Amino acid sequence: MDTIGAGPAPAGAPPARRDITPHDRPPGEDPVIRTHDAGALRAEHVGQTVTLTGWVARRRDHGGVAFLDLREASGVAQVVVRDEEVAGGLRNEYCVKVVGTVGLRPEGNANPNLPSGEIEVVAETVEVLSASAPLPFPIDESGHSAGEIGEEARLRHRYLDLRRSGPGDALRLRSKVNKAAREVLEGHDFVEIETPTLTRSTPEGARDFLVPARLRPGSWYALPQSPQLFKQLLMVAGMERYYQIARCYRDEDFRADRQPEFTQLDIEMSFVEQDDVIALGEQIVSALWKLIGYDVPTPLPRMTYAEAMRRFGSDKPDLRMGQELVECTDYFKDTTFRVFQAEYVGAVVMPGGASQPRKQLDAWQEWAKQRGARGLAYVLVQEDGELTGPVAKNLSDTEKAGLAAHVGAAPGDCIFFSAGPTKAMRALLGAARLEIGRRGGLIDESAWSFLWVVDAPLFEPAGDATAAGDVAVGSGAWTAVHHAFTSPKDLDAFDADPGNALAWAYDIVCNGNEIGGGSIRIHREDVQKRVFAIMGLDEAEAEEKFGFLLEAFKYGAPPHGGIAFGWDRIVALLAGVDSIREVIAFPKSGGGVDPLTAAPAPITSAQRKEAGVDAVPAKPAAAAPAEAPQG
RNA sequence: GGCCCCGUAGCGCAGUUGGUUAGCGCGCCGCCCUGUCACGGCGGAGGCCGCGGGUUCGAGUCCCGUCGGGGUCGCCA
Repeated sequence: MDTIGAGPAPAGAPPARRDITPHDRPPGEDPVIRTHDAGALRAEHVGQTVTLTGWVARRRDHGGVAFLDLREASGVAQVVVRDEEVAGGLRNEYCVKVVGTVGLRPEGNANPNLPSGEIEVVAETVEVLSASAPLPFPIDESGHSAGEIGEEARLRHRYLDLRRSGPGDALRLRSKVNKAAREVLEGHDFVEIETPTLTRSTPEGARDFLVPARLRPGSWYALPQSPQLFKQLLMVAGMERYYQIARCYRDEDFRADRQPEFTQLDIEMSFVEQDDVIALGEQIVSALWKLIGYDVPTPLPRMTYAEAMRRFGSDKPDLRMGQELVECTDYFKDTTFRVFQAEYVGAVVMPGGASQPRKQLDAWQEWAKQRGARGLAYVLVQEDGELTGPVAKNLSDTEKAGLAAHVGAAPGDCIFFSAGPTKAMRALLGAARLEIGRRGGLIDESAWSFLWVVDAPLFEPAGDATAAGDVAVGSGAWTAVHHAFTSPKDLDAFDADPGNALAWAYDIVCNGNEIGGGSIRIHREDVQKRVFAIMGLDEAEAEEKFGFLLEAFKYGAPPHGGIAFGWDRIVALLAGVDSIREVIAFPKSGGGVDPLTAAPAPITSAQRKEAGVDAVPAKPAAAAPAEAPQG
């Protein structure tokens, strides 16, 4: 296929979309809505009479001649309207149908910035299919109308926001991401299965969304926090390989990264070990990043949870930057400085940080306090090698002598220290490391860094919030890090030392984001019981909460494991956007409100009565154990 | 729930130490314009400065409260 002239790159022509119109329709008889995609028109179409439909993206009216940028999903084409009256009646975002002839643009008038820029469509008729009211915000992104539009306005008129190429393309990419994942999974004989969204509340994990059951007043459904239990049942059912692009619901407070309803690519497999799940995960991730032209180097590196915490103070380290945490506990083991007489002393270096003004150093203290720390000790390494700052005075000469070398600081750097309980201090330094990276531009934004974090602990002390360190271990003092069905690595001895037991659990991390995680599950009843015992769940409680699953496991449950990918975050990463709201068609804003529909909304008293919201459940006859409020 | 930031025209923003009639760009409306693609020219409309209270001779500006949005910590198996 040859092109005329040395026009725009031939790659600019998108493949023609499949025609939806049945081809057995008598030609020329029926009103054809459109014959061509506007964005696909090229020099090869010159001379053809075409019928286009789309939106008026922009109108340049010169009086006797007017130019319309006609936009639809395939792109933009310029339409020339010579009838002044027709052109004058058009406004931005009118939905129009244009019948006209494709012509080569006059010499010197081609637009190299437009894939269809060599041609234009000279209109014979322009029919307004639907007029548009004045717009609440500019849809056209080019030119001086451009500028960030407030998210509130965008979401309130999301249907207009999505007409813009950026937001619209994010959803189109999401569709491709879905397809790519399905292709990988279908290639391995996975079965796509839908699981219920009206299900039972399991008082574990996040807060449930609840739905009143009209037919059983006083009883409520819960929306699933994930299809976790169902996918394990499907393994018992012998489906062997399950997947679902599953909507999940958690009634938690908002975060930039969080929506009350969100999507996971949920996967579960029978007769597999950790390496099998990881291999599949890598295939999926490779297929996804291929969509944006990046070849993920597999196999991906793996790091143990312990190493990640030690070197990066995070279970999802961002490897696009250095500035690893440096352990200083031993270095200061004989120190007289009381602050550093702690279970853990660690440091992180801020390159060039010694020249920060006092005000900025104070700001770091505030930053640390906001994270629940007492502060963030610092030592400045002056250009002449002298150590200054309030902490330096408290250090002995020997301590000062080797300090810069020990932490890898150069003259001009700032060394931040934290001392105290290991876990909390590492977390603080890990956060400081990322903050240093952000402020100092140390993160290579063009890089993709993937890794698996493996060997996660099976349990963590319950109530392990701020007062980390030494926790009195008693019955019920432990809670599952991943979830209660995660298999211990050491099936024999895990309950001897719960705090150090490792799990067959794995997280995949991309650029400091946990984009997926999973585990090998327990399939043996006795192991499950021992895990529950450590969590302080007695048989009756376990029965109450997960009885149906435990029952299922009595019938030859296969060894199985799986993974769930955070689909919204993955698409956001691929799309290069900061917020997952950008890759959700109709996202909620803060407080769980949908700015478009204004949901949630009050209900009528009739609805209220019918739904049985206020029904008082009958007292259970048997003396049931006090139900956990909810977790 | 704690803390931080932001609410001024449809959109994006400016508005001095509190001081006449609150501005700018885009958009919108009208007129003009035959080769533009950020078209151009002339003219015009459009504001409860989020809301309530307070301080003051005087508040967009200062104080308190409140609502909405964003971020962050807690929380999120």
